[in-house]
Amino acid sequence: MSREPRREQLLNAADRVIQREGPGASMNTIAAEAGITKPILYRHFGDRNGLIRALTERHTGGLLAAVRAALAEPLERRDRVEHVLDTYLAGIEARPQVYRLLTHPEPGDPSGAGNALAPALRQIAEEITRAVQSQVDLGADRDLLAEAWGRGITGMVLAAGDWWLETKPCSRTRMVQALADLLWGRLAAAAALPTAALPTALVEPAAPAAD
Amino acid sequence: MSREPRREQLLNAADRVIQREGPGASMNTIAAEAGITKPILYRHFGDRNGLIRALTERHTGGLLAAVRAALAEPLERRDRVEHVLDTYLAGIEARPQVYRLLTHPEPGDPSGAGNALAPALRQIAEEITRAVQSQVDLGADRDLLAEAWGRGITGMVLAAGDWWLETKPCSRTRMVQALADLLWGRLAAAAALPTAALPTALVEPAAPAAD
DNA sequence: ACCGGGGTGTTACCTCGGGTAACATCGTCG
DNA sequence: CGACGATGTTACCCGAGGTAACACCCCGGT
Repeated sequence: MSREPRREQLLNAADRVIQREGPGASMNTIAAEAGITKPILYRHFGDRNGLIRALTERHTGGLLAAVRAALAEPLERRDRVEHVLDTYLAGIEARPQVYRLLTHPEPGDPSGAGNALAPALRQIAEEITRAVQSQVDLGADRDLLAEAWGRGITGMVLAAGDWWLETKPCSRTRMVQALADLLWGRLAAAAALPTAALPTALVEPAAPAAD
Repeated sequence: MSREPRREQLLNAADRVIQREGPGASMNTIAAEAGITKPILYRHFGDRNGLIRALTERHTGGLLAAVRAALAEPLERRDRVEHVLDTYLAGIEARPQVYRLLTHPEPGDPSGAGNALAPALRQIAEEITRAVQSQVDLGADRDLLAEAWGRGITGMVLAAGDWWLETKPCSRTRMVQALADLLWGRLAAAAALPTAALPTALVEPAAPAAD
């Protein structure tokens, strides 16, 4: 048998471990789960990042395809936005641990190129960029705007999704609404509250809890 | 002399090293830069996270205070949004390496609590949450919406700012405009492009480059 | 003058995780 | 049968976080 099947098995094992222990699971643990020892893992994947990447690509396939499909859905714009959001949230809800893997920037990147977005998410950002470029009339700045927005939107959904996953303060549908509203410019549409300026009380308290 | 001054010196050294080598600089290196050895660092900061945290809080002070002040500025809402964005971007532009430190989630967090937002950013998210809560009328869901938006906006600016810092595709002012536009709901306001549905060409290509 | 405590600093060590070298084994193909 | 390519192993290296034990130095109290 060529290496492919065994590789799959190893990925399955790694998958289980990471489901169970989260990212940061050691190579030893993964090897043990697969019933083998480290060097084999390294033979197949080169280094830890290789393993992670392979694992990531596997799951990314699903999520990325889903998001892509959602982006292509022939819906009204607002509906499409909601659809994409829901797709993403559903995806990360299904496998939280794996999701963390997808979203964590390469942990062993010492070069300081601390990309806020992991590769998987960068792909999603590209999709969004293209979608925005092709669907929204942004005038002269379209390229710049589309890319900035692609990144921004991805980061927004990442952060918000992360928070939602951890605290589950509401149903998924509700969360989708909240995010869609934000993207949809409800910030601008909302009526101003009575208070004209910000209560200075907000500026006073330095650092109360949080840590 | 009490420990405070030495502590400051150590932080300065750590600061220099991280400016130079990025986060991920080893404790040994930092100690060497300070002209001392590891155990002293540990005496002062407990563990690596302690050092990082102290360093973070130091710089966060500035950025956080600046953002807070910007949020409190008695400007028109749109202007305030731009002002806050500009403040943040200016802050990260000034010290990229340190900024990476601020934004990187705790590196040694194996618990899988993979917070997409580092503590420093979480504080900013809280500020934004409060600002939104107190300045925008969101109806019944205000608490939920405000918090979701606080996180989301922070993540958005983080990701977009990160991208901007790396590629510098435009001036800061322009970037501020782009982000403000996004937050401001230009997505909704923009006219639809002629093409009703998404060109299927976008759905076809599976995974061309990116890696 | 002496001593003790709290600061400074040191060398040397432990542990654990990523990564590798060298060696043994089994099955298949020519 | 031999060789190759896969499987697998044990045993090791290295670097990084973290700690223990020891040494110095100054200063204030008795």
